[in-house]
Amino acid sequence: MSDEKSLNFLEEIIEADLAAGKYQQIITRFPPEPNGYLHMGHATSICLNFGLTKKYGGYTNLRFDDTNPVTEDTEYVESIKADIKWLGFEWKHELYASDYFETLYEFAVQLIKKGLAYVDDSTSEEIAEQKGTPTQPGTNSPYRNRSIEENLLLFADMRAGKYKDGEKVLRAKIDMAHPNMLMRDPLMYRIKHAHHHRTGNKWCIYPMYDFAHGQSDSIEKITHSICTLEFVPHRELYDWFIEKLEIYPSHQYEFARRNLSYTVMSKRKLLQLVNEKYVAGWDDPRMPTISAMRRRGYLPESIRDFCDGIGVAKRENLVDIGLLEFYVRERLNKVALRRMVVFDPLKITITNYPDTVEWLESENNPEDASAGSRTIPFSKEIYIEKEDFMEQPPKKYFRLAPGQMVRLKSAYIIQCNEVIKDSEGNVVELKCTYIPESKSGNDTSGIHVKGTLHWVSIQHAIPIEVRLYDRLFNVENVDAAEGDFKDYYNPNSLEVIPKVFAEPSLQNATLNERFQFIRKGYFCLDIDAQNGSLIFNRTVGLKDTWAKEMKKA
RNA sequence: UGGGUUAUGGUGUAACGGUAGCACUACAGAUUUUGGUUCUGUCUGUCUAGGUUCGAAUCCUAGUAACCCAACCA
Repeated sequence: MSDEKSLNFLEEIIEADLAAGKYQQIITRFPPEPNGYLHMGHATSICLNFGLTKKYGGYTNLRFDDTNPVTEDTEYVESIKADIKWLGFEWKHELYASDYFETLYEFAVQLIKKGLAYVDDSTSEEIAEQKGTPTQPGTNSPYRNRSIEENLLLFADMRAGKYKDGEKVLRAKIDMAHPNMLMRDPLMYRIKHAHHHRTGNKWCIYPMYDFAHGQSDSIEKITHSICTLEFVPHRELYDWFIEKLEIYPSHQYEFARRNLSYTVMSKRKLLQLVNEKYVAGWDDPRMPTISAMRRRGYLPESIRDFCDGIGVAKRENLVDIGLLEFYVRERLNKVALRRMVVFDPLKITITNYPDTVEWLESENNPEDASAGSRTIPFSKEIYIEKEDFMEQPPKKYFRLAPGQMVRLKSAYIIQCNEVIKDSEGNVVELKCTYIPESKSGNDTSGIHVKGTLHWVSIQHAIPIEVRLYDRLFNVENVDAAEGDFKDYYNPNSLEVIPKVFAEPSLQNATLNERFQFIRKGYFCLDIDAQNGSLIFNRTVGLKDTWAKEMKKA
């Protein structure tokens, strides 16, 4: 029936273009500005741009939009490249808008010669004044009618460094009464005596976004230049420059950027969280950055699944972060090695078990037989979770209670015979007996129990640290919430448990491995784990229908 | 007192004049040595008002709402 997936609007445009023979191949670009780390919003753009050329044949360039030297840095260039590679994409050419500075300068000279650009001595305040407002037309600059010769001379002087920052700008000569504010004689060049991360001190004038982006697309013969909705008004100017310059006609298409619930996505806000120490850095596992998601243990496949799953459209949206977590679990479930770790220990003594150690076999992943198995030590004294015992259990409680039986995962069925308490009445230990015939794999006891618990042998357990993460903010739509977004920061977004008890095989965990701590969630080693210390991040929890049930009650 | 963009269940996204579908969520059940996974089923939707048509989410008219545009940022 539905063997064909429906197309999104960009795929429809591309298929129509291809069918019309408009292009031999599709060329897109991913154009980050190297002034911050990539986040989930960039990931959707990356998946879109690279995904489209992969599907329809062609290629995608990585082009750094480095036209503002004061905010940009090579540190960001490197992190951006690493993130794209990790996501699983390969760019055809690594390019920089700054590669085109000389060409762009020539383009500007051409426009001056056509009488379509002029040097303006107005201050930024005066220019703002001239702009008018969305509902009122602007007014012409007094410098608007300089001769071509004078403009040529002044522009050359700007380049030669004869003026200070802000003293002069080059503007396009379009229409100060245009209903589109962007068309009211937009700035093309400004003076910045600043060091550029690639061109050094060669230039003191830098092109504005609008005079760099479209022309860069054109130079690279980008067929489909995809950006977000806030650039829709820029398209008219994008086309104007291309038309007047008579260069290759790239076309711009816009889609709605994706917003995620319970987090923020703007670079400005993310930077604030870092600078004001709400998080430990750009790759703090709570951040929505790609580097943070990588550190937290997300698989790149999950992020790609997510981007495909949410699709692409032009309407405003707020995607439930739970959907991202679904894709994270879905992938992890298939590859994570199962391990047993007790977070909040309660001691059990198995009174009828001998003073020996038995090594029991347990599968690494029930979803994947090829993942093999490992052995776990079992002994007379073990830990289980405190929450897995209740003295007065509610209905449908399948765990341990006085007189009740449970299965210890991959081991035996035990029965609780005696509850030992301290002077304050807290349960401190359980005396249990085990059923020798109930051994995992050759159970001849004939006993059926509802509950299975994870456990560790006390004398073999190794201490590890776990870091549990929750949503960064307390409200769904952070951007729409009243007041300062930081007021909604979730102080419980990070919980560190310095010492929990793990089965010994975790001693050899490596950074590339993914684990499921049975009944606890998905975990991976954190990069902070060094010289023997074991620190694990909880990537995402497991679905917990029992906890939900208890919450309802 | 301008211009632009958008409106489909709780969320995201399809349906291109012909049965409003898919995924997540929620709920109910089956299976389960993870209250995980898997499987089955159920609930909830076309911004409003008119019109055209045998038939409208889709076409027309008029409204309404949300978002974007007045950085020498991108």
